[in-house]
Amino acid sequence: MQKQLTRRMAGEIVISEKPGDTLKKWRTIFKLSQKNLASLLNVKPSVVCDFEKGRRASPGIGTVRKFVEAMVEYDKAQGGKIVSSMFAKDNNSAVYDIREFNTGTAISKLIKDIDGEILSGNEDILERPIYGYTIVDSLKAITTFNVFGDLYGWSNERAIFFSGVHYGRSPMIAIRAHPVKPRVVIYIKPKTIDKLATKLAEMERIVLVKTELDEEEIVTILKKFN
Amino acid sequence: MQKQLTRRMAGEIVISEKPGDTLKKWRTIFKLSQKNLASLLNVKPSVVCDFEKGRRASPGIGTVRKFVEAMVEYDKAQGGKIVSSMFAKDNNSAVYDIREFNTGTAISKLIKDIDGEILSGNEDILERPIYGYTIVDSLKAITTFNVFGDLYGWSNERAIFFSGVHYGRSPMIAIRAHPVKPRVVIYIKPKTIDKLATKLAEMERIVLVKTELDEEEIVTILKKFN
DNA sequence: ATCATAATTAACAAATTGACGAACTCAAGT
DNA sequence: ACTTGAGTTCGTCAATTTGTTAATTATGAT
Repeated sequence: MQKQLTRRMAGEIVISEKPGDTLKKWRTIFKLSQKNLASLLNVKPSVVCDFEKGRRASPGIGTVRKFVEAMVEYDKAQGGKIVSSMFAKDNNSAVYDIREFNTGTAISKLIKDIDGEILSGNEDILERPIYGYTIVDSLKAITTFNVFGDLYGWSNERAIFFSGVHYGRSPMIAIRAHPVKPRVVIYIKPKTIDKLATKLAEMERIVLVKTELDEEEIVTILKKFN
Repeated sequence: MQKQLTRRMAGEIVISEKPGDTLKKWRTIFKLSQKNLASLLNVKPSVVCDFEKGRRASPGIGTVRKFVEAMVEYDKAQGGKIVSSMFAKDNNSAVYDIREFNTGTAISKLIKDIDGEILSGNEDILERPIYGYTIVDSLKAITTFNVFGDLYGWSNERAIFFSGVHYGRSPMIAIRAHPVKPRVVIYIKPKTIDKLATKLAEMERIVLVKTELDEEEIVTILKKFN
């Protein structure tokens, strides 16, 4: 996650019209004075200024790297507020259960076992294996501080169960927005199914399923999976 | 889009353990020989090799920029196949407008200028600077393939405008689910405001604003921002 | 007005880069 | 066995960068 950010910062700086300005932008985002930054880098403040002012037109990538890594490192030492504000990950209690299988299980088998009804999803992916599942309360999931990062265990070749589903719209939108996608989404006792939900599922090539079993029953059944 | 890719390439090269290897990786992705690339850059092939082999510990960002831009430029001349393949393309874009500022602008100033009403967000972040904005059609945003990635290819110290908002629920859920967050979310002429939207905004410490101006007016106003 | 802190600028020595060209290796063809 | 294309290695050298110190100019805060 830090690496991702450093890459992004570095890329921005390198490609920028005025690398110096971009450097400065990041320094201010990290709430550092030139002096502070300079001392992190073990150089004099004038050096920092020179770069920001474009006095050195083409700094080496080593320099850029030191700069961005120093900033991210510094933030980390301060509790990582800035970095996480850019990404955000947290813990939660919206997750009812989460488990990994030891071997792959075909999607079709899972659906059959939990007595699920397929709402969307074409045949050809039903035999794909999944390697785990997560059961989340859909409302809590979005109101609890940042579950989404924790939805995925080891593999994202998994099923995600949503309980407390009303229209089924919000969960699919969340899935849509999140960069990592599950293979299967299962609504537990949904009230109704919004059309947008199935449409989004199709677009993402996700198998959308509903089941009338409750969480406990599902867990019992899935316990047998290996 | 090209810029986005060049940034990514540059960032990868700069942060890489072995920048030379990364450089080579990209050259091969673009299906170029050292000789070809060298001639695009108006240098001799040995120069390319020296960089790939890491003879220079810390090449300048000017060099990196020349390299990546040459490759992207070359691909463009060939029809842009490689570049487009890197993006899971969308075309009837949901993005109405997108821009970066050269200097930071205080959130409060932006809100005032677009005659916005704050729905959620505490005082202390209003003076934070943002560095750009994006205006998206909220429905298209979720139905169009892969917009979300395009909203955040740069600094997320920005404002995101949503048009076509009904309850204001979906956009905030999408924001919530996405790992990268903007500083400000602005609803353009929303019909109503769902309570969940404000609640989520608070949790994410995002300033939620509504405005009755339309997209065109907003763009005109923001044109003046630098 | 004054003091402190932040940022900018200039002048300079040592180290490194960016480029060339020539020689060299390593496959693949023919 | 010879040729061709692609890639590697390296000595060379002007141009730049990296860093230092020191002086100068904002920018605030009391």
